[in-house]
Amino acid sequence: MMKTAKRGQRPLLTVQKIALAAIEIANKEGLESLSMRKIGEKIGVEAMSLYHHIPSKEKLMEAMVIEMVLHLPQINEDQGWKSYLAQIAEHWRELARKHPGTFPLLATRAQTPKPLLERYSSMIRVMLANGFTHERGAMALNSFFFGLNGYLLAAGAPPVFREIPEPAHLPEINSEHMKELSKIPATVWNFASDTIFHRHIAFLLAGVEHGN
Amino acid sequence: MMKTAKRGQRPLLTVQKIALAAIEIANKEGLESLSMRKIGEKIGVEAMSLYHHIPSKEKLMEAMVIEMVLHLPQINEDQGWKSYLAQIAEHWRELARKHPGTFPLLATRAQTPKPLLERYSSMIRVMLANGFTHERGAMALNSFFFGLNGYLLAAGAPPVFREIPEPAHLPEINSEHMKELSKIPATVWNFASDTIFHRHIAFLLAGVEHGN
DNA sequence: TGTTAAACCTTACAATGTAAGGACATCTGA
DNA sequence: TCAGATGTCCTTACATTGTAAGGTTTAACA
Repeated sequence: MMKTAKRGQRPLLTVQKIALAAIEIANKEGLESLSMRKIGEKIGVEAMSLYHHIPSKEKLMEAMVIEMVLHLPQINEDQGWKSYLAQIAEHWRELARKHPGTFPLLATRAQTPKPLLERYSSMIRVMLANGFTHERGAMALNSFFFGLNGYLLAAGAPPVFREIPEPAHLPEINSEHMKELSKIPATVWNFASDTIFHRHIAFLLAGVEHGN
Repeated sequence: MMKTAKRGQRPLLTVQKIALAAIEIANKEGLESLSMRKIGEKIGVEAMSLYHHIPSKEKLMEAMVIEMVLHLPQINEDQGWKSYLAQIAEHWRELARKHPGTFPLLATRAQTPKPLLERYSSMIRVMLANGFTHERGAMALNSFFFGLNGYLLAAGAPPVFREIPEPAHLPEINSEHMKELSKIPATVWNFASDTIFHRHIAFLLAGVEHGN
């Protein structure tokens, strides 16, 4: 009548192992083609066996998010907030690139996964050390991450948006109005480019600096 | 040898009608439970009939995005860029709230749907009229929308994931590190609140103003 | 030793996107 | 007027999905 350790055959599966396999599949083939059977196959187990370690695919996705976030590099807090946040942005971007299939799970969930809370507290500490109030520092960080995620979600979107479904009533694009648009340098539209990313970060940092 | 109008029985279906039904379902029941059969049922037609007007569910989703974006209110361009962008943010937020299921489709696709291009050109015009260069204006707008989308995607996340992060429970995670976190006012975590949204917009606008 | 429970498997089902082909109404051209 | 062409919707079918229900094997504890 006690919560003993293990019985039965030695476990092949752990939540972590499942999550890692799932992450690998999602990143390689896309989140939408991630299936329990594929995960099982990758581990060498039947799909239903996974359900002894996770309650549902939904919950597994939360585990994937946590797993993914677990190895973010630590950042030295003894520096100005600007370079600190810039480093965070780089790491966050690398995370998104390393996990194209899984990152959206992280960026579109309102709940911050637990391992991130520690990081968040580190960020707060840096903001405080640099003269921000709690209130303003927290808001600024929120803003910063929203901006980061908004960019990374768009930049990582699957490149398949072609021209087929035009509703008949869609007005012809007004050539007059489009003149302005056409002057924008092509590079501005290349979301994946380094320059665009860093310009974006620069705007976000300016917001953190001057916003309130 | 001409592209005649209609033959066969008079069409009950149009791409628009399908898209509108799909949007309604996605907003009411969630995007993940949107199915071709449900759409058909809502219109009074078999699922396969939809495929005479739309090549795939993927493409239908693009049509949904376009339909959704078609009725964004126009904004008076003769005003300062700040109030102009603030209005845009309000409208964008209303769009996200009106279409909780469909908005993510819009915000996570890299390509701007055509009807939005006109709006974008209007924004550029306002930026130019307010002394921004093309280059900086375009970058600032990008940044602004990324920030907007990042927020709205998180704020609109399905409520299943929002139930857990209660600030009251945060400190018990890691007592030492969490001390800073626990001082953050509870309101900061309520993404859906008006204040948080407007503070976020304020940061974004500050970025637009001072960024480069 | 026998009991029990953990770990994995088998089978099954309803729901999904959509391929293939069919029925039928209307228009076109004779 | 009427035959064929064509557009619109339907029927059937299939592979794939998440997971419910229950079965089998194994090892630890009594």
